[in-house]
Amino acid sequence: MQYKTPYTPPTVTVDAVMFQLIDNALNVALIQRSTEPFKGEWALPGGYAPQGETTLQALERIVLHKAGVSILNDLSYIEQLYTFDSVARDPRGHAVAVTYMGCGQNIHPDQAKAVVTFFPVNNLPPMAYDHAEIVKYAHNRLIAKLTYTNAVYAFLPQYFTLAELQTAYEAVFGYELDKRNFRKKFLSLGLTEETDQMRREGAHRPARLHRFKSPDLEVLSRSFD
Amino acid sequence: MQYKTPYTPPTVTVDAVMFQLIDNALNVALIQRSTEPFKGEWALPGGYAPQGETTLQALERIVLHKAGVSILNDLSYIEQLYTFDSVARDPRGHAVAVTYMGCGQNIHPDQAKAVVTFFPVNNLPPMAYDHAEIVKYAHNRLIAKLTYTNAVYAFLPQYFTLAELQTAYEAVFGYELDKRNFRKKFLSLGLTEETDQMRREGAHRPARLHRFKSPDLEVLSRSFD
DNA sequence: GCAAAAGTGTTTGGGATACACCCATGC
DNA sequence: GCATGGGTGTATCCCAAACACTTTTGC
Repeated sequence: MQYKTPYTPPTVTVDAVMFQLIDNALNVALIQRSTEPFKGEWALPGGYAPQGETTLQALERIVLHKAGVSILNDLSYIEQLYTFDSVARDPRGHAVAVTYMGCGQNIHPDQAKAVVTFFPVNNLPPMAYDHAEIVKYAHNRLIAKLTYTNAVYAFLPQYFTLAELQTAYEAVFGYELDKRNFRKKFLSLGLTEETDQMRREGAHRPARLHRFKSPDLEVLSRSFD
Repeated sequence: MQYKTPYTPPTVTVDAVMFQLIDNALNVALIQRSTEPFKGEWALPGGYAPQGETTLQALERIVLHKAGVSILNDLSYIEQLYTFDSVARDPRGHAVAVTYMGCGQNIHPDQAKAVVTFFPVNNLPPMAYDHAEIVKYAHNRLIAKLTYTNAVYAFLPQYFTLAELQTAYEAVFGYELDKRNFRKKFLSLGLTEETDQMRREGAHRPARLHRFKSPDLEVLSRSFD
């Protein structure tokens, strides 16, 4: 194009915001940095995206290496979040961060590789870089996804109770829903079907298990809440 | 971090999808490429994003230089769209494109700088790179924005008729709306107010002019259509 | 008076909301 | 029998959708 002067691109980095429900609360995976800058602080898992790899490929490789998690296999849903590019966000120099957000229900970081911990989104530690902002942005995006798509499935095992389903929504939205209205509305969407299995646990009536009819992300006919 | 081998970032580029209504149709600005690759083909205005500038700053500079349009001043609304990063999208080598989408109502490209033309989204020419895909993605995002925010304001002058407003929605959505229901619903949102001015043109009843109460982007209390 | 766009109301159906009690089980 | 969470129905209100005629102007 028109730039005769040597063109120097910014560094390109990738970061993953991985959500999972733990004890009925929405949690996000953070890794404790072992090197400067921000040594010892908590950060999103991520790293440098080199030429020749898509950002998602780079992220898969990096997160697998640093945290022992495969974002492609261990997450049930993943999407590109946003590209953060302010010049001062990395003290080492201008770094453009292409970020991704995903959800899973059985993510087990490999603690041998690094200190990786899930923190409740309502009780996050101080974070390196602009990662607190990124997590907040991801949470807002997630709320939106759950309202107009069937993305909740990403938080649930194959068979689940309606109470678990409702709890997933409540954990993401941050407020409680009416049980009768929730069930009526959700069932009317026709995304799930009853199974003939029940879960019995504790001194109370067993709960019927449901499952999603389709494993694919769909836009809802009527948006949720 | 962990990469001892020399790290080579991909090229970072920026591209702008600029929408404007022309003759009641949604149009997008394309520039005819004057150099290889894709010489002579139509493409989104864009270029290289160097270290030390945000992608939006780079885009402002590049689009001003290549098309004579200031995305910051000539667009009423702009947002980051998506980052396209497939390895093969640019034949010269791996280029990660951070794209933006915006809307205006009085965009006048400087034809002295390049051949810049607005094309109706329903009648686009063959396009360079993956730019057809990007325009389609932007159009979908725009439809979503108009359904849950007051972003239509970006297509309209300060004073406008309800017929113009409805036409803007129809041009973006691609289908027609019922006039009575449209007015009832839109007015009930309380975003606009009547003025005491009328527009008279042609052999028919003059139309009352309205204006938006606030120039800011807002999420609607009830989403639109 | 006629062509052309502006403007205006009512009916109906469905979904959202609010709300309280019985059911099945383990101990 | 009691504590615990699972499961269910109804009344009201508001909004979405469907639908056709009158008004104001220029010529």
